[in-house]
Amino acid sequence: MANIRDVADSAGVSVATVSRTLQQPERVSPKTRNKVMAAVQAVGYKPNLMAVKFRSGKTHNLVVLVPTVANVFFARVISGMQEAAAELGYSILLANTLGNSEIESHYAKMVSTSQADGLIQLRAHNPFDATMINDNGLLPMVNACEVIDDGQYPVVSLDNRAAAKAMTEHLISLGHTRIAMIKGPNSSPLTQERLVGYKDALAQANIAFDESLLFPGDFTLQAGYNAGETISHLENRPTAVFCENDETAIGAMQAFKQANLHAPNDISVAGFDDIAFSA
Amino acid sequence: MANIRDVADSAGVSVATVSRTLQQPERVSPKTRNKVMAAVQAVGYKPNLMAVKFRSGKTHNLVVLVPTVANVFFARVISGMQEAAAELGYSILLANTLGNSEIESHYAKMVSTSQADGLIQLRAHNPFDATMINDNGLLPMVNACEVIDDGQYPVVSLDNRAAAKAMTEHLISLGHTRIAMIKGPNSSPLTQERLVGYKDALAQANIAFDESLLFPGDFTLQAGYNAGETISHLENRPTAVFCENDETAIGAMQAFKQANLHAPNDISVAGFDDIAFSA
DNA sequence: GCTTAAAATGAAAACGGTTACATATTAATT
DNA sequence: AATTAATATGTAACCGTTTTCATTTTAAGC
Repeated sequence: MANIRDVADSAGVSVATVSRTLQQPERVSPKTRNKVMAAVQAVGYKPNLMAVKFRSGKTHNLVVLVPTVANVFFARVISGMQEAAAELGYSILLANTLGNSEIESHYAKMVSTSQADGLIQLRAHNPFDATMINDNGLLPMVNACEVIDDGQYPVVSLDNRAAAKAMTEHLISLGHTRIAMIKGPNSSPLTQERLVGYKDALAQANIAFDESLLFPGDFTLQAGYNAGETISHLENRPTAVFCENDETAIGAMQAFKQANLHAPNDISVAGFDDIAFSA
Repeated sequence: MANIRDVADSAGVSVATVSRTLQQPERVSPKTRNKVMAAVQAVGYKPNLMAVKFRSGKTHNLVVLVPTVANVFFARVISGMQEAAAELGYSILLANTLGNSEIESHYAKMVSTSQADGLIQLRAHNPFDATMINDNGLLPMVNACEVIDDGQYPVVSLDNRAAAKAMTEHLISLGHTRIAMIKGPNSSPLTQERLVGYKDALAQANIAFDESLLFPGDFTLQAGYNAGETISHLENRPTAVFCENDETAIGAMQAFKQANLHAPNDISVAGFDDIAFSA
C-alpha cells in the first residue's frame, strides 16, 4: 500500500508538502498542489487514517450507546444524529448494548482509550467507571432521551413532565377519570418525570391519584401485552390507558383486541413517540 | 495522560517489558509482571489504542452496513453479529446507511483507510469503488441477508427460494389458488429468489403464474399499506397475499382492515421474518 | 536593483506504541 | 563447576503521519 513517502518521491517534493497539500491546500502553491495531486493518483495513495488519527489525536469518531436499535423511536433519533455528525465530518459508531453493562463499558472504553472523541448515550446510566476517568475527572459525554441530570454532563431531553401532563389532559378532556398508566422501568428518570406529569394533570382536574392504576412495563411490546391483559380482566376497568411508548401501546391494544375490547370505543389508548407502526 | 514510558520509569523496566507484560504476560517473569501491573495502576495508565492499532496494523473493528437499523429483522441479525464479534475481541461499528450511497461509501472507506479490518453488509451492493480497491483488488467483505453472489465475496444467506416455495405451498394447501405477492425492490436478489420459489410452488400445484398478482414494494410498512389498498379494491381479489417481509404484511393488513377485510377470514396474509411485531 | 517581508518548502523530531535483535540472567545438563 | 540451552530483559528501529523550525524562494517596497 502506497504511503505518503511514495507520493512525495513520485511528486519530487517532501512529505511535509504532501501532508499540507492534503490537509491545508491553501498553504501550498497551485503548481506543486497539482504535482502532488497527480502523484496521489499515480501511486494510488490512500492515507492511513489510523496513523492520521493517532498522530493528530483526533479520531472524529463518536460512540453512541443505545439500549436497543430495535426500538423504532431510537432508530429515528440515531438517524438524526448521524446526519448532524456527518455534516461536521464525524462518524457515528453505533453500539447496541442490549442493556448489557459489559458491552456498554466495552464501548465506553473507546473514549478513554482514544478510539473515539466522545460519547452520546440514550440511556440513563453512567457508563464510565473509575478506570476510565481521565485527568479532569470528566469524560466527553452527552446524555439524550433518558437523562442523567446530575449537572455534570450536558443533556438533551424533552420535557417529559409537560408532555405527559398534556397527554393526560387530553384523555381527561375526553371524559376519562380512571386512566391507567403502563410505565417504563422505575429506575428510568424518563418514567419518573412522566409519572409526575400524569399526576399534575390529575390534580389539576381534581381527580384522585390511584396507585392501583399503575402497571409495570419496560417499553417493549411484550410488557404492553402483559399489562393490557391484566387490565382487560379487571373488574373495575379503567376507561383509558396512558402508555409510556408506542410499542407498549401496540402490545396493550393487541391484548385488548384478544379480550374483545376495541379502541377507542371500549377503551382509549394513548402512546408516546409517534413511531411509524403506531399509525 | 500517562503513556507507556511513564509506566516503564515508574516500574524501573524498559518500555518493551511493559508492552510485553500487557500483550503477552506469559513471556515475562511473575516478579516483574507484578511490578509493572502495580506501576500501571500507580500512574493510571490506559494504552492509547489508536497507537496500538496503528502500529500493529490490526484495528479489531468491523464495519457493518445496514440499510436501516429500524428494520426489526436486521436488528436481530445485528445483535447476533455483535455477540460473535465480541467473543473474538472485535467491535462492531454499525453504519445506518439509510440507502444513501454517500453514507455507504463513507463507511466502506473505513476499510480501505485502515480504520476497520473488514466489512459486513446486509445489502446487495458493492460499496467499494475504484478508489478503494487495494493491491489484490479485493477487500475483506462478507455479504449477508441480501447477497451479491458474484463468487468474489463470501456469502451468508438463507435459502430464499426454498423458503418462499414452502410459504407458498402452505397457502396452496389452505386451498388458495389466487395468491398475490407484495414484492421487495426488483433490484434486490432476495426478491428475485423469492419470486422463483413462489413460481416453483405454483408450477408444482399446476397453478398458472399470473403477472398481475405481483405488487411492487420495498419492505416498508407504507409499501405494504399501498399494495394492500390496491388489492382491496380489485374486482377479482386474490384470496391470499404473500408478503416479502413482516413489515409489509402489517402494512397490508392495516389496509385490509380499513377496507373491512379481516384476516384470515376474508383474506390470508403471510409474511417473512417472524419479527416481534407480527405476532 | 537592493533590501525586506511574506510565502513556500524541506529536514527532522515528534506521537505512543510494537518488535527484531542483542544482551544479560537463570536453569539444565554433564 | 563448567558448558550449554532457555528464559528475561533492554536497546533501538520502526509504523505513517503531522508539525515545528529552519531555509529557500517569491513578491513587495522604495
